[in-house]
Amino acid sequence: MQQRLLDRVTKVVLPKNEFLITEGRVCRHLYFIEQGSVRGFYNLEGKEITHWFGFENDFVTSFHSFITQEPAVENIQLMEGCVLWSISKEALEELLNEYHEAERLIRIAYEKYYIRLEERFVNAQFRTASELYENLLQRSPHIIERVPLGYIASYLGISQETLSRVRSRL
Amino acid sequence: MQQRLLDRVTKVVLPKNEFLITEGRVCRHLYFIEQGSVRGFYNLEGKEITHWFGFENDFVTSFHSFITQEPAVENIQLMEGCVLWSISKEALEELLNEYHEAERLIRIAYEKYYIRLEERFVNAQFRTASELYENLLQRSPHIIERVPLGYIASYLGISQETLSRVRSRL
DNA sequence: TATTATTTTTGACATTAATCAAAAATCTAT
DNA sequence: ATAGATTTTTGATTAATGTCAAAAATAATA
Repeated sequence: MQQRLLDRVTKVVLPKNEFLITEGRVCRHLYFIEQGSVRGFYNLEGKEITHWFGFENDFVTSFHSFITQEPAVENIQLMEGCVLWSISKEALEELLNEYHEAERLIRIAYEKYYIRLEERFVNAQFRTASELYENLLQRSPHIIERVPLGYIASYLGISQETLSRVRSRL
Repeated sequence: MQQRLLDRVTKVVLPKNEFLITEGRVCRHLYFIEQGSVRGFYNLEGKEITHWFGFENDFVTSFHSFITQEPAVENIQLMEGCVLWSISKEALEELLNEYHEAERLIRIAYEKYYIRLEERFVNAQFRTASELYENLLQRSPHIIERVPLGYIASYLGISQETLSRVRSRL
């Protein structure tokens, strides 16, 4: 399987600020981040809302678009220069058809991603701005170290000004 | 595979208000709802926060606990009398090992659940209470029809009083 | 290093929603 | 049908956060 995987995968090196996906286009690739970081964001009333980050060893794509093959509602942009591995939807599906083991790996990846998202959801509801920030500081210090404040604010679901004030009185 | 599945699955009929899972216990079963509805909730500062609902044809469990086999942080309670099909973690794993096809079905189920959750997350951030409610009215009218207001309020991440006011001025 | 652009902070104010308490409405069971 | 329990609504008040605008700090570029 290893060889078959390598045959189907492409290494991609891209500079900061490049886009992997832009809204309105159908997303045909899944990416694995070897090095660097990306953000997913969408537009809401003229503002960019960053709703997730991807770092080393994450699989990233617009999952909604990749799975349904409908146009993406989000954009994925590199926050740092990246080394990525890309696989097309078709190639991935061939792999899943051929190897039970591949299917299992992806199933387990989804499990992990599902409970990670669920956890994030639960920890976001009914929290004050400072709880959200302190929580992030504890659970994901790497985000605070590597990501501009403006992105973090919308990731937490609060305004940039509020985040700034929360930090100042910490 | 069909027969093997049926061998491993148990029909469970339970009355309203019964619990499928309570927090602190490890969740060893996955349930499929044939008839009825359930809610998942956790305790936050003495309050019950209902964070999801399950209806006919949904798979439900405390996914975090079921997947990791750590104690659950949530409770699952029947909102109506239910007809459920239950499968143990071990039985499911045997099935996944034996049949690529089973693995695939579960993988696809996770895909669906993942993007459903993601969508809910995105539609929750940066919305006013009335946007949240109108959104729910549009996307999931069955929830409003079958679920008490108090549960819906915490599902939307707002107080019951606010939800009541939103409804009155609609 | 000087200049410009970008990001972050601060201030004043408006708005939304939470909280607490009590009344009204609805549901349940005798 | 009636009494009791539960759920929902309403009112008054408070607290938290958003918004707009401008200043300060930081980073990027010539």
